[in-house]
Amino acid sequence: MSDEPARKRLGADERREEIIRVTLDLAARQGVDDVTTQDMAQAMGVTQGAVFRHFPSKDAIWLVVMQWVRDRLMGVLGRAAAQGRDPLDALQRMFFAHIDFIAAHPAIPRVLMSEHLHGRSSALRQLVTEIMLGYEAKITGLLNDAKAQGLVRTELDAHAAATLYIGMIQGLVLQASILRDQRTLAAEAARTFPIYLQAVHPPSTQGATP
Amino acid sequence: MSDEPARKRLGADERREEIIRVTLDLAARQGVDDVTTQDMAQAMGVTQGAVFRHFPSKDAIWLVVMQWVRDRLMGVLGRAAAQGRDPLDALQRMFFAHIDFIAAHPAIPRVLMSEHLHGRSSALRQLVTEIMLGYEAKITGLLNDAKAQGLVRTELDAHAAATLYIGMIQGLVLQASILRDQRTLAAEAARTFPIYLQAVHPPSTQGATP
DNA sequence: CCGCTAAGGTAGTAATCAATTACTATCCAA
DNA sequence: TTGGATAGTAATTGATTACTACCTTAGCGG
Repeated sequence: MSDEPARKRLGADERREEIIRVTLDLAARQGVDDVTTQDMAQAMGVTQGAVFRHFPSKDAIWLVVMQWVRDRLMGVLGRAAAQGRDPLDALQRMFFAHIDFIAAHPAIPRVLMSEHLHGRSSALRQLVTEIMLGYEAKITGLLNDAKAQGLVRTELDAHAAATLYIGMIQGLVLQASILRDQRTLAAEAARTFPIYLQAVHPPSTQGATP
Repeated sequence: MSDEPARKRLGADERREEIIRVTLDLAARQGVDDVTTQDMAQAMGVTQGAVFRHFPSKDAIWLVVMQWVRDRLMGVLGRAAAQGRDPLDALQRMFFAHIDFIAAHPAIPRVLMSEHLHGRSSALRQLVTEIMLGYEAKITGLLNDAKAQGLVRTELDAHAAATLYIGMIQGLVLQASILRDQRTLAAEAARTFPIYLQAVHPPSTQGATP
């Protein structure tokens, strides 16, 4: 339950990796803005000043943390999508892979919602904007592919459907975060995604799987 | 453009009202966690210590701010729903009323995402939880009413559809907040809501309005 | 076994913030 | 007119924060 003390003298690369790890870990538990460099150091069993040997500033830490998250998330989503039999199946696999990834890394939604992002225009903000626009483009592309294969309604507004898709994820996460005692992210996601499918399904294919 | 100085000597009730006003105003611009009691005082043209004559703590300020928001929001939503011709129409009116309300009060999503809420279990957290559960119950009720009138699919999971409804709002807000330069909340909402309608519409009524 | 380099420790600094205290100005009612 | 109540001021406090200058030591190559 407490911190693990007395690990010392790591190589610079390993120490940087561990700083990323404990930063995400602490952010998941106590919130992004409440993670101090002192907390990070204590979680690693070193003193606070040691943190600044490996990063020039706290902002720099959050930047590489977010890059780490982006790389992992993109990998997970890419692998999930690749397993899809068709564009719509890929969409579904990406959805649940995303939900699982967030459930495994509870810090991610808190970073997305932190004031670091929404406040001033920082490099962190720029990074998240890119991630989000790229994600949306990918979803829109999948939906258009599905449209070409007759898997979704032809008159579907793919951009709006992609917005709803991403909004669904973010909304589920936010609700699970606030109602964390009354709701489970994975369970709500499993019940909600079929509703989304109904929104895009063509008139003929009404029920997907009974 | 700057602050308005030199207003002084208000009655306690009026001063409390103004503290709520400037707090929401500042939160919309600089973020919830960056609003200091000094900022509030400066925006009102008084000294920082004066704030604490009217509230015992900063947390107490945020609590009454959130109560103020709840009362206004519930009023707006109630009035919007009352104008609906049927449950589904009421749902749509509530949706756009909610979007308009948030657009008029940009501080609200920032409060929902602030660490004040997600961090420790505070009275603020409790309040927001109640608001959210009550809201969801209202949506679920409307959907069930609509189901009884044959306006939505009979086999619809009303709870999941309500979750998607709220998630859609929160997701749209979050996206507009992050991509605030590339997206407009109202415009995205107008494009997205029809997709949601498709998800709940019965098989017969495919297109709502051409 | 020696010596250099890099990781970490020690001990700060300056800034910021919520909250408090002792005091003053202003208003209203008797 | 005066006296009590109240709104606001000025100054300060204690805690916390990111960040830094200087020193110590671990540990590897030769």
